[in-house]
Amino acid sequence: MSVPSLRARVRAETVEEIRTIAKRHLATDGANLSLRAVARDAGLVPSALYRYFPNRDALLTTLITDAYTALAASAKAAEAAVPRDDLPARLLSLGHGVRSWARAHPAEYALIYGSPVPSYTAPQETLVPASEVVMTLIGILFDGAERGLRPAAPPRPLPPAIHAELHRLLDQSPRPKPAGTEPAPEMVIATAFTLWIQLFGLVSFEVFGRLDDLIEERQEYFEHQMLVMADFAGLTAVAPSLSCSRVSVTDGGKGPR
Amino acid sequence: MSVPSLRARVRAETVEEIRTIAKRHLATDGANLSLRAVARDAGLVPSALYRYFPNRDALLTTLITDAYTALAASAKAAEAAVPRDDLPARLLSLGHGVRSWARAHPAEYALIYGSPVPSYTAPQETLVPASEVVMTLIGILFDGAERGLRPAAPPRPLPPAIHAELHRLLDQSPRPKPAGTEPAPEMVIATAFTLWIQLFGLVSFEVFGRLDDLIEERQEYFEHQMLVMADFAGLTAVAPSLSCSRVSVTDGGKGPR
DNA sequence: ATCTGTCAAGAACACTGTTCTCGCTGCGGA
DNA sequence: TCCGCAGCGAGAACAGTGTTCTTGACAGAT
Repeated sequence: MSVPSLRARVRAETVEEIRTIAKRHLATDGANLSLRAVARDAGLVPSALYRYFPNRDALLTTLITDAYTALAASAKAAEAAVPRDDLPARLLSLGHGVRSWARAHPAEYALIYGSPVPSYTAPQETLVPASEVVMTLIGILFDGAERGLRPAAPPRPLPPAIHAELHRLLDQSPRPKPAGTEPAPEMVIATAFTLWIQLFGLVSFEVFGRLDDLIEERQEYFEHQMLVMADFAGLTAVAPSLSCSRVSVTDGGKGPR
Repeated sequence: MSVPSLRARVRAETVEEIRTIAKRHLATDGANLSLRAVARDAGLVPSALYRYFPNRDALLTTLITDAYTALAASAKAAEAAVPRDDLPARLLSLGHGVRSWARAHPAEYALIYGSPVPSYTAPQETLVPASEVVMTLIGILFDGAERGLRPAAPPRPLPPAIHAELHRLLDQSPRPKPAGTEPAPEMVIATAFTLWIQLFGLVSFEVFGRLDDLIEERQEYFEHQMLVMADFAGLTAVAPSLSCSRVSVTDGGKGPR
């Protein structure tokens, strides 16, 4: 039982080969994955695939979990390759990790961040890799809060219901440290969510073609947008002299114009 | 020629009926639209559909353009139903228009803001309705700029390449007024893009199930998030006494802790 | 050596998008 | 008014799809 019985080993190899072939088909042919086509490439007859996957959705599901873990790995590796005290660089690198993987594997990205597949079956084991990017984001923001960084604008207080929900999230996952109470941890998580939405919203816009004929300098725009969000989250150190340099023009009437 | 020749009229009626049936199927069965199924519901044989649409993609394309115009109509109607000098309310209402339509028509929303369909044919006439929401956003921000509203945080300057691209966009579409030069119009557009990404990123997250088990009070969270973005864009009037109330803690060392 | 469970193959079913051919029928021009 | 043509629906057919069932063949364990 300790040695996995040659038959089990060749079976595992076959499963792995089927998955790589399926990924190749996904990369070339787009979202419509044909069981018969991967069976052909695997040198099998279509019905033989059913020895390894109960149906097409099951094969797709393994591809989805693979995609989640690969995307999370790319993102986390990029974030870890940067000095930990350079918070904007960590955010930027995390974003680059997400974006470069998405651009390199658009079909797999569409599988996990596009329209959900009909008759979807979201297995429980996708939850952890799916949340790793936002967890890393939260970690960056907590590190910032720990060293006293604050958002430039006074943060809008959370509605009670949202506050309670984020608090519940904070409780049930022991991962992020409760940190000092200076910026409420719920507020940090809320800011992380904003960055999370912006990051995947922008990457999805680019990969799904919503930026066509609008913005061609994708790389430069992405970096700028990430830095804008770093500013928003208070990760960038601003000179104190700048922080009050603007004029407030909402003093009860029209502007100076 | 002025009277459209009974045959042409019944033909137009048939086309319309096919489209409504297709939309119903889209609403119930999800993304996989079966030509044969809509033919059955239309009381037709499958091949007869080809008198009206050259292929399945063409039918999908008309549904896509319909979805774009319907979404834009919902968004613009909601935005227009609010006093024009209440800028945060206009943003919030625009967002509600987008969100409520997306929740009411998730399959059609996925068609236009989800993963692009394979063998996509993005016809030219979708460009205008597709850009109407962001145009409305730009309009709101220009109105704010006109009455002197400024973002709370000092805006990050645009990279030259992005500045040039946004300037080109500004030139080729005579829609938004050039406005005063106080906040550079390119900067207003960049902020509008940020709000645009956040809006559709959040709605996509909700419709595509990315918020499941994370945030249940969707409505309240959406409104909060829209107001956060209104703050970000400087649409909300803050009391001058608050604008400098925070302390800058990036004075070369650790925070006060 | 025999039994048992796994594997691949093949046929079959229901379904899909698409094309072709065939009559029918309403319309426009002579 | 009549004719001919164009548009229309029906039906059959083709290639392709996911899925199920049955039939042999072979490896592993008893």
